[in-house]
Amino acid sequence: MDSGEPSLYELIYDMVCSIPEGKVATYGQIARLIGRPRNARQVGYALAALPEDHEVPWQRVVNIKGEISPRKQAGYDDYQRILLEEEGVEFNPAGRIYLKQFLWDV
DNA sequence: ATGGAGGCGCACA
DNA sequence: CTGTGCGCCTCCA
Repeated sequence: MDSGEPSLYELIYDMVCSIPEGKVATYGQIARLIGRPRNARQVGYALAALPEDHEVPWQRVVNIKGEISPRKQAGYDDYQRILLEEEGVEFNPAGRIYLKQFLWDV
């Protein structure tokens, strides 16, 4: 416990892993849940730094508008959408999720 | 220790 | 609803 403080990344990864299937969460929400409401940016940064062997459902993390953040690596953004659809998350014709219905209710 | 950068959020118009 | 500008904070070199 006090022998070592887990970095925000550790908290973020752990929190994202807690997102139930078929639900999505926003960066700000994750940041708030870990006690850092001002660190929404770090959440995105942490996900961007995710290793290849991660077990974090980063695909369930979207911005406050319910849209998938445009990543530098084209193709993954589309992959993210597919994963969510596989879980039962529905998308709007504009490519946005119905947060009101699929937002992780904590 | 300092500087730069980042998959954001919010207020305004 | 959308776009723009600014700020919060941490991490890496």
